[in-house]
Amino acid sequence: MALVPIKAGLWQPDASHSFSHKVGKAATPSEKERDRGSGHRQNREESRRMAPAAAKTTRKGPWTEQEDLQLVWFVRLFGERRWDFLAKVSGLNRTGKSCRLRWVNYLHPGLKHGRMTPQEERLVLQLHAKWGNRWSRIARKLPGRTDNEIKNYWRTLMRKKAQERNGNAISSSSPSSSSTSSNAASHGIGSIPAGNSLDLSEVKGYTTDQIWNEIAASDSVSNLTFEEYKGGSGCSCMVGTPVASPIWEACESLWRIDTEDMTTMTSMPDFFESYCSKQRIDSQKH
DNA sequence: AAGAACTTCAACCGCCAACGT
DNA sequence: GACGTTGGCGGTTGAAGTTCT
Repeated sequence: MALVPIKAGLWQPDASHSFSHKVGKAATPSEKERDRGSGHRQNREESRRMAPAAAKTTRKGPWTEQEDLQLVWFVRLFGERRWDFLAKVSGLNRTGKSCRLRWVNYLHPGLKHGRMTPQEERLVLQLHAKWGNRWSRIARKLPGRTDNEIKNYWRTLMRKKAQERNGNAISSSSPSSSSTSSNAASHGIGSIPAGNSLDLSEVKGYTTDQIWNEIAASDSVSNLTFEEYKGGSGCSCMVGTPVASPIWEACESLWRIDTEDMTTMTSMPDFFESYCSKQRIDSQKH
């Protein structure tokens, strides 16, 4: 579900129909893809492996609603495996890797979308102190959270801490050295060694067991059905209350269809096209 | 109001282990 | 055992949103 930032770090469900991207952007997916996907970063690994003709048609960059729908559909059909195969048969001009990533980090029905709860934040701190940058391992202990999300959270946290330290140092020394380049500030601390430099004082007072108990209260999410999850019943801790979104409804309807029914449905392209047309019309009405 | 600075996070890259042939 | 394929993982990037000046 797309979430709208209502203030820094706070998100609410998107009232528009944008699904896969940050909201309110003027650029269409194709424009963004042009700007980003096909530009600077070449997929060297792929280029190395793939025939030039095949490499040309591989899409990169942000996913469109239709691609998301297609992916959900085909994952429902074939399961969460054989990503390369799935990428091929789905007709998505994406790599299997890209499909998997999109599914795991965004489309999976068990995912929470929203800020980390204080309990989750504390658990991340504890587990990172224990395991270091083993993000996937940490993520397994936080139902509904992805390694990517935790990694991003951690980097943000580290950046804040670094800035606080710099701020303190600067305020006691030279105010003129306060400006850092955006990229340096944003990306320069990505490789902080595991367990180093983190002040764990804020975790003090909580044992792992206590944290686990707190988490357990909101832990049932991983056992929820898509219906329950989307309805928000298992995710009371979310900052943004889940609200029905057209595309989630479409995905959900896909989720409900029996495999047998799916195999009898013949015209997926028509389905996607009609869905997208409807969304275009609806969005024009608003 | 406008532009600069900063923040967030989706998506990509490169590496590597597991697995099949 | 060598090789190719697949998918998982951690690190990195940069577009777009937000806040500040």
